Amino acid sequence: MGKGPWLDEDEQKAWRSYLLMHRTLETHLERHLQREFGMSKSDFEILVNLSESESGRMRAFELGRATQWEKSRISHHLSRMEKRGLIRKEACDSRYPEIVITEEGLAAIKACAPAHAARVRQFFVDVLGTDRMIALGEASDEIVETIGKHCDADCPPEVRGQG
Amino acid sequence: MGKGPWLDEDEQKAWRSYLLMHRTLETHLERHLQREFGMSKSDFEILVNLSESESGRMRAFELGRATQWEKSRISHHLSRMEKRGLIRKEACDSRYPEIVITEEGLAAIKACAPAHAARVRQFFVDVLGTDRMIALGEASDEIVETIGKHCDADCPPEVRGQG
DNA sequence: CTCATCTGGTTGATGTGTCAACCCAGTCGA
DNA sequence: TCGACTGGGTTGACACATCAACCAGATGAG
Repeated sequence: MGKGPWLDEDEQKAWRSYLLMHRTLETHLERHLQREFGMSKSDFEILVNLSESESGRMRAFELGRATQWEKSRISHHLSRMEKRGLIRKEACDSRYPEIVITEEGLAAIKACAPAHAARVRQFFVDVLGTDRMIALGEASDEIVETIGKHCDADCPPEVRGQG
Repeated sequence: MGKGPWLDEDEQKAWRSYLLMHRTLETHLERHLQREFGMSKSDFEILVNLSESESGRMRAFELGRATQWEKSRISHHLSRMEKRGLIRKEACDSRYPEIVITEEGLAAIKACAPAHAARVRQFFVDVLGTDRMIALGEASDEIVETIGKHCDADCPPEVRGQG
């Protein structure tokens, strides 16, 4: 109907395979995290970052940098997580609060991380094998870098940042 | 703090590079689609599928199969798109309605598809080059197939489908 | 000092995705 | 013929993401 395709055949095929793969993998990981541990991918991401820090406490904007979320998303999500007892906001420098992982939050991530890692191994690491996996990592870095360069050069500043 | 990491160093590095790449690329493509053409990724996906069909008309469940969305998401989104005039629901077999792309919808996708394809070329096709691109496509297919097999074998049926 | 600007963060409105429940027309078995 | 089941589809409630507007200190120029 619309006369496409706008990519040629090889490009189309690789691109769509890639998109389908990402969607499938993401959906699968997310569903299991949700079903087995009642945790969303977003919760997981925040808790991973907090639990990897020395002290289990970070400023919200550090979490923003780490996750690449925009600040309002961080703020909203941290509020929800606080309500669920996974984190706590502590006023320390009498200004911006620090985000602290709670006992409950730490327990939650320790409970689900091994199963999650196992799935990543099963469907990503093991299927690709070491060489292809490393190659994909490098290719990914190149893409990120290219987009970064492009934005430095071309984009109006609001497009660049994450909010 | 939490004693991670749960993946070893190489695995961790490749996996995180991959995740960052996908998020960066997706965000970038989506933002430009939104800013330049006022179209969301979801709208785009539906319109691409409709515009590629012979007649510009499909049943909702076909769109579901094509996009891998669950049926309620399809239903909700089609309602919104109808309200915006991009598609129309037509009763034909006196039962399930057919989804038809409107003039406006067709114009919209024709307007934005070339720019979108150009971006995919710029940040995916060109950065990878032909060989790596094809390799990634094949690797993607393997991952999808592996997840598919795993689910056939292991998962309770509700985990499998998309609704 | 004062005013403008920046940064980190919050808020509310709105659009979107997900889940569970439901509807309805076939279909199939008894 | 009747009742259970199935498949395509809708709905409502809720969780989540995004955007724009806003607030409060800090910084810096006049």
